Amino acid sequence: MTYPTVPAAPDHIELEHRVLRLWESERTFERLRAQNAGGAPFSFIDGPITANNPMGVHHAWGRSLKDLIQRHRAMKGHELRYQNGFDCQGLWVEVEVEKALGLNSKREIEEYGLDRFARACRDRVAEYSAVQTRQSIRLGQWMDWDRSYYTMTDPNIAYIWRFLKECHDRGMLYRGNRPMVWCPRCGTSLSQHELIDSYRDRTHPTLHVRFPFVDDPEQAVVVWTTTPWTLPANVAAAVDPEAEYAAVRTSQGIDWVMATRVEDLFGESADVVRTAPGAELVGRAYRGPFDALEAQAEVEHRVVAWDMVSDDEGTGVVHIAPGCGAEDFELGREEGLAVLVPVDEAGVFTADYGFLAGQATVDAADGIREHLAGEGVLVRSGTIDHRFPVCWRCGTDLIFRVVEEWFISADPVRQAMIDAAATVEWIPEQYGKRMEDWLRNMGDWCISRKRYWGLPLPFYRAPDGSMTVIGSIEELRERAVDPLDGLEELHRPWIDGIRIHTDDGQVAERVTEVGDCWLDAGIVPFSTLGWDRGSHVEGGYAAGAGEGLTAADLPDQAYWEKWFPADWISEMREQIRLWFYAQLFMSVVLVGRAPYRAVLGYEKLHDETGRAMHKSWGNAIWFDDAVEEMGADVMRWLYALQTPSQNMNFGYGPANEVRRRLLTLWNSYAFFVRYAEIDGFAPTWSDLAGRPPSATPLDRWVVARVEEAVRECDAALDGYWTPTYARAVEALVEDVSAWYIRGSRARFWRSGADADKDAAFRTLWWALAQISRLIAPAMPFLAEELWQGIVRGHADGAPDSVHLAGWPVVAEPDQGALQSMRLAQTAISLGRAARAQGSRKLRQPLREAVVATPDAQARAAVEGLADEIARELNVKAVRIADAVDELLDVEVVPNFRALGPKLGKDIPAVQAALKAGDYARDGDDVVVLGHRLGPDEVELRTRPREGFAVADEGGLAVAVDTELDEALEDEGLARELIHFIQGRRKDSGLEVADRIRLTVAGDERLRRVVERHGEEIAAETLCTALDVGEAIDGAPFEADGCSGAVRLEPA
RNA sequence: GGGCGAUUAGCUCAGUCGGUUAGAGCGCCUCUCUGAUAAGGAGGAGGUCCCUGGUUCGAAUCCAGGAUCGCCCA
Repeated sequence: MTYPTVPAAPDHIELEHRVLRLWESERTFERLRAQNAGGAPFSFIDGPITANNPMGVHHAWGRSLKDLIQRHRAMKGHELRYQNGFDCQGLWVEVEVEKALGLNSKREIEEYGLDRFARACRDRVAEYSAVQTRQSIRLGQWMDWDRSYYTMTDPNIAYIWRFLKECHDRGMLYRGNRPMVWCPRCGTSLSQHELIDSYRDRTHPTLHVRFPFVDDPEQAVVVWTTTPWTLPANVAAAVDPEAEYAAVRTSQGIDWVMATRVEDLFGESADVVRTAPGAELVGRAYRGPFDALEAQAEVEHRVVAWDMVSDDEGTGVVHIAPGCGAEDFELGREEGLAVLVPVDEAGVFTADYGFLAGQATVDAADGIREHLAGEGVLVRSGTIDHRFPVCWRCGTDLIFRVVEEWFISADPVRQAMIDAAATVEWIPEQYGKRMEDWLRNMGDWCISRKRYWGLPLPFYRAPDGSMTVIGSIEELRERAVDPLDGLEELHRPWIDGIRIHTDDGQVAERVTEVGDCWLDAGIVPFSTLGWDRGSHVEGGYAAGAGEGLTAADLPDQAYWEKWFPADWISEMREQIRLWFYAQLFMSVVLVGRAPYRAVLGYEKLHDETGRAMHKSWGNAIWFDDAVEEMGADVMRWLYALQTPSQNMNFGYGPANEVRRRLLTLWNSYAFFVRYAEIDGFAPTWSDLAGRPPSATPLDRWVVARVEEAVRECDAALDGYWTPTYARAVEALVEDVSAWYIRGSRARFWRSGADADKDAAFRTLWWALAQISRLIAPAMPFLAEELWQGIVRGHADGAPDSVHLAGWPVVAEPDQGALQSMRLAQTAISLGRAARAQGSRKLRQPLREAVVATPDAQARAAVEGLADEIARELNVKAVRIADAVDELLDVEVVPNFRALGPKLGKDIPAVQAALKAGDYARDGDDVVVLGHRLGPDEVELRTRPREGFAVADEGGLAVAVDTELDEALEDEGLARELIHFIQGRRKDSGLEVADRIRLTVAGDERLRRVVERHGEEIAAETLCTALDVGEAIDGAPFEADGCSGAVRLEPA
């Protein structure tokens, strides 16, 4: 079988599409699963991706890591589940559907019809889950795409019901009146989760307002607010009782503010008429700015004490509206203040707010300012630029509103969750601390949303106020008062029509709220694995809204026991407070332990300059563009190289760098294929199970080097740390290319066949095949291309795909070979430096290089690789010498690592004595200041003497003899001529193996060189007839002061 | 205010258990090699390892305090 034609550089895009077709047609993934069935389970649980939009390159990061680890484990023979998940419910889906339908409020949704709206949401999930599936396949991710789970299905919902009932039974579920962060556009509260990254730069109106005292209206406290719309709900003004306040005379009267704020507010020349501690102001009644409103009718305003008043900004007197702010609400509870909630769900003032009724909070500022000015209490108005939270989905400024929501108490499970989290391996480690910090501080979980497309909370309230929580579909069926015929799925509006009867015979209706979508995702380790189910139902997951979308089974308890907890999960860091948290919460409640053993988190994806990606900034990169431009392998290699705990700078620039680095591997592959084809080399499959035959020290070295790298890679991936793996691969590829191939080229060129050539081929093939397996988890396409190119069909018995070939199993690497080569590499690089110092081009052969080291072991090691060193340095001979030589001075340096524990405080003195030469050598030992130091305890360093072309590093020094004689010069000229002819061959389009005829003309010296070195010239240039002629019309040749001409013809 | 990180070459980043001469890639300069060639190699310029103090024979690394940046909480 012939080898493929390998282009100069890979076309990643074309290659990847070709490999995708190959996998598809050969059902490679299905075969892998069959091959691993029954293997030790490796349980990965996929965090559901919101099936709402096409996936982005930040999703591709996580998916690449998931795929990388799963492929590695699969290569090691583990059985995996490969279940992908889609997050299907919640505000994010609703908002996109609203946009698509042109709806812009809850009222419009209700007018549109909840049934049609639910269908539209379901359709959007169907559409984008399909898009994301297609994209993920393109990325090379192997999952069981037909059996993805969908969080909107009835089974998922029913499992959450079960969880909620459990919480209710334990008394953890309650309905609370709480100030919530509220989005007036979406008409819903936001949980703490949803405030992540929600602060934006905003400009808002500010007002300074007087609150005149009832008993002395000339005097007033002055407050400052950045939310004018909350002033109509004002009930109190807070001061710090400990702080000093000052009364300042102004044109409007006498204004009380905190003393430290006077200068900022009234200038240096402020007329302070009096000062007093805040405590003196506490209790004074004042006239509110909106007393005339119906809503304010019953309110008595007064100054209250509060220790949270700051003097950073404002006036040191704080406007308090308990219905409009979290801290205000808390203070209001302590002080027994009235709670006024001035706006409705849509952020519009209610009827009892007079002229403001019907206005939205954002539009009310002007009217409020005018009203205050008219009342004579406006001190000044302005604007402020500050960070302000906005709705993370629609960008609307958020407000605080006191609303009723459903909560699960955190305290009953807090400690159990902390304990469970401590059993988990968090990667990077500090994410565990973050989780613990979050758990210690978490508030109760607000689980309700006043929306439509989401988990229907199974809470049924009877006329007497008692509550029944439904825990399963069966229970709903048993208790239903209304016929279930119309209940096509567990969603609004259909579920809203079903009333139930309670244990005591009342008829109860469902509350209208839906659930937090993190309930949907958090239940997954139970709902998808069949926890506490008696039987396995094929395709059972496809119920409700998921019908037609998935073929996932509904497994049973035995299955759950096999796969729970997950061995590993991975998502971006913010999921600590979201999915990692929700899962942990639900798992601790249901089974009392953590649902995962190891968690890999990763940071954020930015553009290549380090800025966050934003559609509106024009720096966002679309996955579909990126994958078809840089290629999936390049993208995946970027992700693999990235340190997860650092933000990633992603873009085409870094991608090009990586693509260029990957060329080294490609070139190595191309090199092998070129010569394997010429020689008809047939590899031996069984070589991969052990070691190939070796003929040279270099062969033994590269084998050891591959074995070493396989172990490094394996350990890194076992620990889920991909950058160590990726760097180890790059270093290996570099070594194979720069040292093994470059050093072995001549063995491949040579015509004929012998044991040495066979060893070279088999060794290089072995190395490349192992590398193909090593990169397979990260770059599945490139790995497959290599495998198809040089393994499959060439080695009898080889698997059809690299992904069916398993992870390399290698012997303990030969440390001696590795160590020797490291020394030789140092010697070679020193020799080159020495040549450069002596101004001798590498093409000019030189007589001798001297490698000197006082270390006997090192001398032996270098001796074994003397041929390699001679070849690399283009010298006739390598002489190994000890350092007691005219080349070098020797210095003895302590080996601190070894001597530190032994000598302790004596080290500086010993160091100084050694440096001063104040020591004696006794065999391999060094005696200094009464200490006898063995060879492992000191290092002998060398320094070149003046006047030699010498370079040194560590304990090695290399000198080259730069003297030339006629023979060496002629040989150099022959090399020049060969180089020139090779260039002509290439220019005239000859194939590597084509034979030629040569005629060379030139001066006397050139003719002499051709005669003396004709054989070598002919061999190197594949010349069948070399003639020396006179004055021919060939290509002019000039080198080293000689001139001539060369004519070249195909033979 | 509390918590978690980060700070290393012009840029992007590695740096294991504390070991005395801190590395890579990219970029720049000089040179070089070449039938793997849109590559490769050698050399150079470029570093107060954020600062201060401490522990230690020895600190980029450990400890304390501070600065700046990022994230999380209040």
